[in-house]
Amino acid sequence: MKDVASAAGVSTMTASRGLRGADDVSEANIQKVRQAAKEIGYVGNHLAASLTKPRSNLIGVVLPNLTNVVFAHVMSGITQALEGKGYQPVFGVTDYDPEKEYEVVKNILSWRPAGMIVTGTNFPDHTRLVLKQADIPLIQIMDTDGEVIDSAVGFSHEKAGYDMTKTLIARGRKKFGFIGCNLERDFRAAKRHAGFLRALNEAGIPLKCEFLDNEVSSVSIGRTLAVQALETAPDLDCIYFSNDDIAAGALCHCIDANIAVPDKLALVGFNGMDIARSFPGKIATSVTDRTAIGAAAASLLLERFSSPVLEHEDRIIFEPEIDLGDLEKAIEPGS
Amino acid sequence: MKDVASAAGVSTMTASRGLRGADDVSEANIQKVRQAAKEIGYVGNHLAASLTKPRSNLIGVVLPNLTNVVFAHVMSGITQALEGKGYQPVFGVTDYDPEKEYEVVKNILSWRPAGMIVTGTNFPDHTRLVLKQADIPLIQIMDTDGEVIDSAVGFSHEKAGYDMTKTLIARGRKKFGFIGCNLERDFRAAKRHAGFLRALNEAGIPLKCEFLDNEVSSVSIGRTLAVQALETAPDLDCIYFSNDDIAAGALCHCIDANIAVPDKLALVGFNGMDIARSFPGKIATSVTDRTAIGAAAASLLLERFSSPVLEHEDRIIFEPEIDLGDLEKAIEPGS
DNA sequence: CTGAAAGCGCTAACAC
DNA sequence: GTGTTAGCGCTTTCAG
Repeated sequence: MKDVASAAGVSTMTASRGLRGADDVSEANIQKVRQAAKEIGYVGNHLAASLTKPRSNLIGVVLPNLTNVVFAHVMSGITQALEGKGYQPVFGVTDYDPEKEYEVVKNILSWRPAGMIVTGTNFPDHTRLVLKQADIPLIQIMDTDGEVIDSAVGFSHEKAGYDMTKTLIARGRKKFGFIGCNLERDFRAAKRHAGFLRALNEAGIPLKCEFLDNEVSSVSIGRTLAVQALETAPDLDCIYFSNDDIAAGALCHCIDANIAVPDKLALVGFNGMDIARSFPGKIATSVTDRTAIGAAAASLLLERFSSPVLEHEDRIIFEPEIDLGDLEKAIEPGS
Repeated sequence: MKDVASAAGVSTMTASRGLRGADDVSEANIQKVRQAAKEIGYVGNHLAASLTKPRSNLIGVVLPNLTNVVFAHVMSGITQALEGKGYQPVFGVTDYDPEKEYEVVKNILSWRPAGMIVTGTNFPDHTRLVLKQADIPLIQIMDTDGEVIDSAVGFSHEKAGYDMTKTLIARGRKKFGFIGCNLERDFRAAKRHAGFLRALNEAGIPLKCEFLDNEVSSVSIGRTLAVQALETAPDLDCIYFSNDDIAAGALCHCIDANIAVPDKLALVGFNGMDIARSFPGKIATSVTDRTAIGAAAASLLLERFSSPVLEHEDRIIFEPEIDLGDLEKAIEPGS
């Protein structure tokens, strides 16, 4: 910066002001300084610039995973909303591990981000504490079921599971199975599972069988578990999966095994992803708009930056939309 | 930090050393300092810490897009390799726009990252310049066709397109169409296209038709373009798509329109994504390991940090693997 | 409108 | 081992 200043024949202060386009510099100097900067290929130093301020213009983003497209979409929504606003996302992945999460949060916080976007509402106390103490706008995304620290953008997974199951019951499905992955660590999948069970319970319908795996979900695991489930309970007329990926795996099996989907067996996933919808109508699902959730979270942060509010406790809800696909017009099993 | 120091009854220097676990502090003080830090909930300041060093421990990542799963996978590979190494990725999205790319690169560079991972080899001069001047380890990923600034991890898209097309020709396909999205901005897709044309040309096979769209690829666009192509040239026996997504869209149409895939019409995508493979065998594709590419790029950076090399000019190649699917055993068209 | 001085929070270098 | 001093590169005062 000194170099820029001397190249432009002004003081470093004028150089600084000129580059930032402060409103108390002469137009002539702005031009001179910017010209000089361009010529010597000057690249600023956000580190030093941010050190003089209470917060940097980084935005922390903490996601459990990135192989799952859902979070890639969230991230995409975030970057879209941040586009051209001068904020840069710094981000960390937790792999659904609370300890990693804590480390990542602390690490990001030490960059003095202007705001944070974190996934979910289930945090260990120590994580919650550092998050609170950071005293910056904090958006929890994807889940609105638990305790909200500052603001949350997402929906209730319990309700999503419940609503879908009620709908399935109303369609005449009676013999339910559940197949899920990673429920121990993926709190949101577990909440959908809980909602599913509550709906069955209320309707007095017993759960026929349940197959769980602690791996992160994938198409192939879905297929494997579906094979097991159908061996155990060949008469199932509906399987609720913890997401679309594993439902798609099950569908592959059904296609090969010549099982009529959804007439004989309904497959129900979650998220409304391309992979489910690429078999048009075969998989029923709850369509979530995670790009919108990411974008809304980022926009909310930007809003907070420009006008800090004291009272809010927002929970912005993006209710998932139930898409039954062919199940809409499927015959009732047993009729 | 002063607070930690006074809480622990030592100087700030000892506190600093203790927290970092420098090797010239007494064990007693390390404990005291860390204890104090925990009690007052001290969170360090990477901004200030990095200011005293030539580089921060941020790693810049520049990707064109995140809605395309391919780059989500790359990102995932990067974070996996960086896991626990104390580096945090900062990242930017370019939307395939060279100007945005330039801005993002400059912006990230001003955080004084320890290293950079950027996508591709096609950069405007001014971008290339700032990248070079940053004088940090720089890994270009996904593409090894163009000019490599420091190191590249990926493969030749031109060759990938060429190889696949040669294989298709060897399988007896004769009436080729091409369907592509975003070729103007997606240089890698354009290179595959070029390889495709070169193979046809060498074999003396004319291109029957070509449908391009300037949107970013999606399943639905693939379907639309496929409908158009098949109206124009109903006798096509092979369509090469710029990626799997649009090939999947075409497959949806073929299923509805009862077109035998791949016997009558081969659909050929690129990347080997779940969406293509969820129709087992239907879509031929070149399987790329983008997670491995991301991980290799990040590992290469880590290596460079620990042992700076002068001579390298590496191009680490992850050759895509051709997966013909059912085309492997399909009848030759016209036989 | 411009410049000089002070300091953001931390650490490298040098004393003690 | 530990503390003191100086300074990373920038910006926020405050004087001119």
